[in-house]
Amino acid sequence: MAESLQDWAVGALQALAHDTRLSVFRMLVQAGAKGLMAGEIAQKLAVPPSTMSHHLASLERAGLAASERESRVIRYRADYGGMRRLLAFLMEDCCQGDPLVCADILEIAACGR
Amino acid sequence: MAESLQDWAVGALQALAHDTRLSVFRMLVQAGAKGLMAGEIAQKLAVPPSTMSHHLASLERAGLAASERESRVIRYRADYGGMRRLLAFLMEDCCQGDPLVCADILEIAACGR
DNA sequence: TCTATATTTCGATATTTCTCGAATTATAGA
DNA sequence: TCTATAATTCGAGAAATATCGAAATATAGA
Repeated sequence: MAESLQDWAVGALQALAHDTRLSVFRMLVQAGAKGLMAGEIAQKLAVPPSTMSHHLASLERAGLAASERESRVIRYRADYGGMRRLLAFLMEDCCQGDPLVCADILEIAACGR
Repeated sequence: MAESLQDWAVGALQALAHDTRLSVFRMLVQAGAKGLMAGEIAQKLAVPPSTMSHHLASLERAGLAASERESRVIRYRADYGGMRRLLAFLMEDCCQGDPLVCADILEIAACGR
């Protein structure tokens, strides 16, 4: 317990700050609700299963992904709540509300459209 | 050269994935256009000058901060362009545009208001 | 129960990052 | 030019992370 939001955010950023994990996270974000199976992810990125397992566990511990067993397969999904918390934390009190400085950051939130 | 956007994003996330640097970045984001002086930052966070200098250099190399000398002082500012690029990269093709899944991420982009 | 498949956990090495005092560089003022 | 101040770069030991094969666990089907 006793973990501040800042501590959590550092953990989340640490999880994303790795080539393989960032690719995995983006794959999951783009996959949406149906997610992806662990083996599928490992194969697509050509990473050994045990290595990928560590990376997936990192993302899950960080609150950026969630897993669910489906018989022999484990399905991973992006945790959009965690993603939202992280982005919100980074943008908190952004540049004192000066639209000249950071207003265009709004546009990126069009969420893929 | 030959650095992909993904490689850049990993570097930016790495820069943010540290307690001190994340605090610095948020201070800069909140400070807006007037920025903060290197010494001021080091003092506020109670970190030795040489250590802080490394952290500031990391943020600058990552494209998340910019520095400018003003006589004997060096002023650091958040690089909102880098911030925007990073957030955009994370949200690209977010959950295939399904508003049920990630629409509320829009709200956080109110940029502190 | 026996076998095959999917995934994770263990363990040990290799690599990278963090930290901060000491030395260095840059600027301003007397 | 001499001194004081602000900040950076150097250097090296300490600490944290990454990697992946081997072993272990969980599930399904024969």
